[in-house]
Amino acid sequence: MIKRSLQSLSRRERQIMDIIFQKGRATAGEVNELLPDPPSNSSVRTLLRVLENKGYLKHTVRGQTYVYSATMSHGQAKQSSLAHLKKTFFGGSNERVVAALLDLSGSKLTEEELNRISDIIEKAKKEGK
Amino acid sequence: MIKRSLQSLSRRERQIMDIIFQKGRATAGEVNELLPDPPSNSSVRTLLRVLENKGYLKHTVRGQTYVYSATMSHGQAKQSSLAHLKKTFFGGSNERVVAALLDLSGSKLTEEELNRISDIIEKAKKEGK
DNA sequence: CCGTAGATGTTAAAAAATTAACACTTTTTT
DNA sequence: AAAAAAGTGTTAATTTTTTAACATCTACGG
Repeated sequence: MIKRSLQSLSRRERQIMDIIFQKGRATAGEVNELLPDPPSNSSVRTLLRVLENKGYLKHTVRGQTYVYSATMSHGQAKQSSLAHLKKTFFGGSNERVVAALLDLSGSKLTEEELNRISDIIEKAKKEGK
Repeated sequence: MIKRSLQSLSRRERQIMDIIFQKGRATAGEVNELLPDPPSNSSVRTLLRVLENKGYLKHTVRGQTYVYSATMSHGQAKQSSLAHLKKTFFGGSNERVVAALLDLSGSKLTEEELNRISDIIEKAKKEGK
């Protein structure tokens, strides 16, 4: 079956994909626990099967249970979601995303974490040369 | 009517809200042009009205035309979307988001832009003390 | 002052998504 | 070995979403 963009998923499908991306892999029961306004376990299984048919998920078997994971690589999913967010809310500006990140975390950001971020930037500067 | 989270929107509703956030405000015609697989203008207007009833949008009148904008502040929308992305794809790590940002832009990032980002970080460090 | 263009609101049909009942299979427990 | 528990697949009803036809209103040009 055909896989279009993550943007074309229905509400429940998207919520489920979010959970899968967050956890890496999950069973129907686990997905069910994390879904907002969770439906029945049966409903979740149906949705997982639909997503698998559409090509978004695959599963392996563990004991008697299906363990689902995304077919799209985590890296690819991250990139495309971040790109979409940047475009939608930040006018495509990297700086504004960084500013919002810091703002979001407030003072909870440790010195150490800030240093690690600086390091990433410095490294990029060097590589750019 | 009751407004729940942005996460609870249907596919079309979400696509429309994305456009509104991106542009700040938009008419039915403008939304229609930017929608993937655009439906009729009539359909878009129906959806805009639904979103307004649900409390996500409001409108002003310009001439004869309705201009829609979000009720949620842009700042709030940005923050909650970024928070969601960070949690879903980056395990809540700020560094990983920054790393992905740089990776996403590749070498297209100018030295100047990197400097501005550094400045933001430096400023945060000072404030943290 | 009439008709056209360009809006809006109302309404309902059609399509898609969501839910879960039910039947079946396998494993575990008693 | 029977029953219970814990899975799965199939199927269909219900609900929500999506679409757009149609009626109405207003501004504008001729």
